[in-house]
Amino acid sequence: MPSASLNLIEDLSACCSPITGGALDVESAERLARVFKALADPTRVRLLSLIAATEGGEACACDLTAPVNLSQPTVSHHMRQLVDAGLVSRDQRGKWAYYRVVDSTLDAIANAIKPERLGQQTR
Amino acid sequence: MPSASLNLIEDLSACCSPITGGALDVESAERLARVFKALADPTRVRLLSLIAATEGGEACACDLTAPVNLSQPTVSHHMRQLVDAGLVSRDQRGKWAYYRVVDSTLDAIANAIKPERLGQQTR
DNA sequence: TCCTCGTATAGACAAACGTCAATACGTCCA
DNA sequence: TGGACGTATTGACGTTTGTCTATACGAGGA
Repeated sequence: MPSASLNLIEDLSACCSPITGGALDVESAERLARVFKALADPTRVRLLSLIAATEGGEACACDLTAPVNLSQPTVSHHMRQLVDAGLVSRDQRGKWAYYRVVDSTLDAIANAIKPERLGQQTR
Repeated sequence: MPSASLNLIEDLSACCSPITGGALDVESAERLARVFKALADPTRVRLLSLIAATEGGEACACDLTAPVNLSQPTVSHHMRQLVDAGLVSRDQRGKWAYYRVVDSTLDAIANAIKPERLGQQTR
C-alpha cells in the first residue's frame, strides 16, 4: 500500500509546521520525526546524495549497491524507507527500478528546520 | 567531556556538504546522520520546539518535563542527545539548567538539505 | 514456455534506542 | 554543616533498527 508514503508527503507540504515557530503539537512532531528518522542513517544519507548526484537526477537501483558496499536486500530495504518517507520516488521500468529525489519533501523539511527568510521574517 | 558535541558543531558548519550537491563521502554522511538521529524522535522534536517557543529563546529543564509527559530522567536523557548533536546549548545557573536552540546548527542542516538559493528556481 | 536476471520480501540475529525506577551529584539555604 | 531540591547517571527492560542469507516475485528473451 503506497498510500502511507503519499500521505506523509502531503502532510509535510501541507502543514510545514516550523520547529522554531512555536510549540509543535504531538502529531506534527511525529510527522517530522518520521522523516528525520529516514535520514538518521549514514547509508541512507549517502544513497540520497548518490541519487541526487547522478546526471538526470535519476539512479538505477543496480548502481546503488556497489557504492555503499552492502548487500542488495539491505540497499532495497533502505530505499524502501526513503520512499516511504517521501524523500525519494520510485519508477519501475522493465526489470529496473529508478529512483529520484523528491525536491518538495526536502524543501518542506528545510523550511521546517529554518523558516527564517534571508533578510526579514515573513511571519 | 564536551568536546564531542563541539566537534560536531564545528564540523557541520565547517563542511556543510549539501546532500544534493554531489555524492557525499562516508564521513560527511555520518556527520549529517548523527544530527538527523537526534531529530528522529518525536519527543526531541517537541522539546526543541518548546525551547524555541519560550520567550527569550531559553527554557528551564524544570519546565520541559510536564509538556512531554515523561519522567525527569527521560527528558534529561533526550536533552543530552540534543546537546551532544549541537542542536541545543546548556547553561547551568545555580540549581537550574537552561537550554537554548543553537541556530547555526539548524542553519547548517537546512543548508545541507536544501542548498538552492531563493533567487533562481531551476524547476 | 522456461530460464535468466533485477528487485523485493521473509526470517533471524545482534546492536541500538526509549523508557523507567533508583540513585548519585551539586547547589542553595537554614 | 546538613537538609532540601533540581538535575544527571546507572542499570534494567522491551522494542526497534540494520544487516545478512534464503527465497519469492516479475519482466524480458530464447
